[in-house]
Amino acid sequence: MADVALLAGVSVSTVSRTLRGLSVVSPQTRERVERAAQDLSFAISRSASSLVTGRTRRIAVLVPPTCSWFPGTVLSGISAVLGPADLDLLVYEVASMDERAAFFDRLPARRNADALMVVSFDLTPREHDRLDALHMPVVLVSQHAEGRASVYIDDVAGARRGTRHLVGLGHRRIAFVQSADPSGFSWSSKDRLVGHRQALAEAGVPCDGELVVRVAPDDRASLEAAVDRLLGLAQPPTAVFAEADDVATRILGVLRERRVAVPAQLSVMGFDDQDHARWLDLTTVAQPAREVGRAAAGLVAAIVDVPGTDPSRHIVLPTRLLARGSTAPPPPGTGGGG
Amino acid sequence: MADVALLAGVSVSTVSRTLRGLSVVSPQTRERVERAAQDLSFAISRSASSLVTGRTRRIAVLVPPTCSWFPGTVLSGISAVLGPADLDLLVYEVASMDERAAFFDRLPARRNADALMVVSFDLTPREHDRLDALHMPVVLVSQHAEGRASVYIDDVAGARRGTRHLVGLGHRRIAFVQSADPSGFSWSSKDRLVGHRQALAEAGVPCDGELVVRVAPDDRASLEAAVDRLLGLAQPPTAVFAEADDVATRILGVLRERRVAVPAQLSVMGFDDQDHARWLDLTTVAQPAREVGRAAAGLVAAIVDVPGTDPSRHIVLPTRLLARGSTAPPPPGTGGGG
DNA sequence: CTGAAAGCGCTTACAG
DNA sequence: CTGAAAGCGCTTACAG
Repeated sequence: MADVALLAGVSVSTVSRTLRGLSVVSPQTRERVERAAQDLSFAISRSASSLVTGRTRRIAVLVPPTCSWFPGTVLSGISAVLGPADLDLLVYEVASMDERAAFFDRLPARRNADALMVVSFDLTPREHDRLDALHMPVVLVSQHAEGRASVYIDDVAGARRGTRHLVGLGHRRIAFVQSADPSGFSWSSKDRLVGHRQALAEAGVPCDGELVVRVAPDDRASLEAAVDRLLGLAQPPTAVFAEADDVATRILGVLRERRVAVPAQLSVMGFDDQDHARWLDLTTVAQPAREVGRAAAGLVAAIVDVPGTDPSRHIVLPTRLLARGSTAPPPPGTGGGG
Repeated sequence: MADVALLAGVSVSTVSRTLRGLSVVSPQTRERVERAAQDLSFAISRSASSLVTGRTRRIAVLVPPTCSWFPGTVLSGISAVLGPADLDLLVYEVASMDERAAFFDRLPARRNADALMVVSFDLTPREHDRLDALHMPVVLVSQHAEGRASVYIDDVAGARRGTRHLVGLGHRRIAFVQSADPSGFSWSSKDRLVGHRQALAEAGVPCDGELVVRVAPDDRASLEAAVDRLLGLAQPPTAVFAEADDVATRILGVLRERRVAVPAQLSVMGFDDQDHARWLDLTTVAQPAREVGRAAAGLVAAIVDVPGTDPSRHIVLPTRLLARGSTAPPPPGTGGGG
């Protein structure tokens, strides 16, 4: 900055004011300073400015591995909004309980970001306490808590809508497949079972415990066993609602091997609307993951830059049913009358 | 830090030395300082230390949208290595040519990171010049350039291996489906066609231009038209090699609709080994995306922290063929003799 | 509208 | 082994 000042023949104060766009600078001076900065391809040191302003213009994001659809998509949405707001994005990825504990123990984001976004996994009470100790604005994404800024979808309502679709097609025997994450993290998607049960109840369909199964992701054997168990029931399901599209797609894979026609013999639906759901013509409850990220980033930007923003605002984004080719009425004679 | 010094009854110099782990500090003093830091849950300001050391301990990563498999997975690998190396990860996502131009124009990473990683897309000569103007170590990921640190796979060899697999099964009419990215970005995956042609040549199979098609991702109609055109040829292909698994999966979707049995009537294979390839039992050429990210981050960490590291090292990671259920010998009577 | 000076919170020679 | 002091590159009152 001293170089720029020298070249432009002004003081560093003036360079600073010009580069921050303060209108107090005269047009001629501005012109000179801007040219000098350009010629030297000067880039400001945020470290130096942070030191005096106390703001880093950096947002920290705590996320599960971005190789998964939801975190990757949310991060993309966050990035799309933060960039134009001139806010940098600092990513802290945690894949295991140990890494998670290390993060909350050390809180590396502290003093190195102006706010923290926590994406996806449910926080423990102890983690909430640590967040309070951070003395930094926090925005929860895909989860929510009283008194904390939160951006999320209504998983219960979404799943209710999904099950209603199946019930509306005439299904009475509907399996629900949950996903058991070996990382030990808890996700809001667990609430989808609640919505499923509500829809069953409102339709007067009894909820059969045999029809609710839980599989480990990436464990092909466990999934095959679960599917075979369902198909082998005295009254097998005529539809399967999977907690997430990736589970649904894996079920589709197993059913193809078992030569079970979808949807002729069995309807399958998922939740999320991941890319492959569209490719495979899978009926699903779409959640706007990218929008969730964008809304959360917008909220963070407002909290950081707009005085008076409610720091504990909740934003709930809508889900929507995408009826595609993997669901149809149950085959005749399967006791649709339940 | 002054607070910690006060509480521990030492100077800030000593606090600084203790917290940085310099062995020069006496055990008793270290003990006292560490307790004080703990009690005040002190976190160092990297802005302040950067200012004097000139190092930020931050790595900037320029990536295409992380909602796609490859960038998301690479980023995850990078993150897994950077964290333990005590390096923060600054993400700059670019989705369009405009955003890309803006990044190279402003170079926001400048002075705010110790190195830059550029993931996935091929750089133009002008962009390379801008990178030189950055005066910062640069690591190329999934692409390579003379004189620049690069971590990538051999796309040509990988594709060669894929086509050899099909040829080995007896296929002579093999379609190749390329992906045309509307963003205008160029990716190393374009080289896969070269490998395909090499394998064809070495097997003495003529390369029929009709069998090479190009589809726009997310354009269902364009894909359907391409598949129908291939199926309608006088001598239709008995196998399809898609440039990437997502394309292969979409082809699988279209074929199911057209009631073409895979692999009985038509073999399909992809490239990448994305999650859904496994779920759908898709034969593919696997590339270790996560390892690519890890290796690149390891190289960056070494360049930044280990004096004498070759700043233009190239690391080539292996691909491997995963023969699964979507490929089989061609159906009898399809002119396998070619 | 512009400049001189202090100070943000660290690290690093330099003494001792 | 420890401390006092200078200085990193900015921003921000304070004068003028």
